[in-house]
Amino acid sequence: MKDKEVKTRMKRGFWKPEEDLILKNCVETHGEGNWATISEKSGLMRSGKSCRLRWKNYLRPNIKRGMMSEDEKDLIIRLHKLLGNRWSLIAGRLPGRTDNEVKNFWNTHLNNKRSCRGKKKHVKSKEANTQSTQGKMQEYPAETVSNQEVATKTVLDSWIEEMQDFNCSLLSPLTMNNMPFLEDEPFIPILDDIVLLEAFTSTGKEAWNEIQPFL
DNA sequence: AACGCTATCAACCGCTCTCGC
DNA sequence: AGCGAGAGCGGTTGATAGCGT
Repeated sequence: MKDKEVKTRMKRGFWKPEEDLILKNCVETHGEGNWATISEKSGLMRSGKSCRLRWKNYLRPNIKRGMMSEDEKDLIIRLHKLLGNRWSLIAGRLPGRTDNEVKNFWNTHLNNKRSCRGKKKHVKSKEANTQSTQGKMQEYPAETVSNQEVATKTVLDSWIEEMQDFNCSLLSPLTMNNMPFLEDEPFIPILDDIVLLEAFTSTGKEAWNEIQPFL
């Protein structure tokens, strides 16, 4: 009950520049992470969650804003194929970009199901809207996921082979700890290897062509 | 000029995870 | 082991700018 009262007293909606300034000062004083304290001490009447979000997506130093470059776009597509909708992980690979930004970018520019709605201009029926919403809700039918796994295995195997040519040893994430791929974290630590491989070899592009028919 | 519709993105919500007790 | 609080994440919503008719 009290929680609800507190919640309703909290301020919501868009942040004003002066609020941003206060929040920035508070984070500098109390440190990033103590959102409950920051919420309380700032006097902003914003929830800790709201403060955290504003800081993370807008006020944090080194935030890059504006259009995504072709490289960033390409990387988002590749990482999304590997990781799915794990926006924070994808954003972690894009310096200065936030998970929210990557997510929004994907939903507006790269998610075909959604952008199809945009191309159908002046479709007045409500079905157009509900259809696109339903499509968005179910991004990965079970069938697609298994195809994706197969495709990813093919791609990764070729990367691993190539890595071995450089006298490097790299375990397949697909068999690590008998964990299924895309199911748990063991894959994540070797992501750097894959990104490096893409940077140094042409396999990334070739692999991308290979993976396309499965998706 | 007015209206309707779409695209965009900041912010919120609800759930899960983690950690301390 | 169980519980509660706080943090983090992904999905969704809502405001609004911009464009077409």
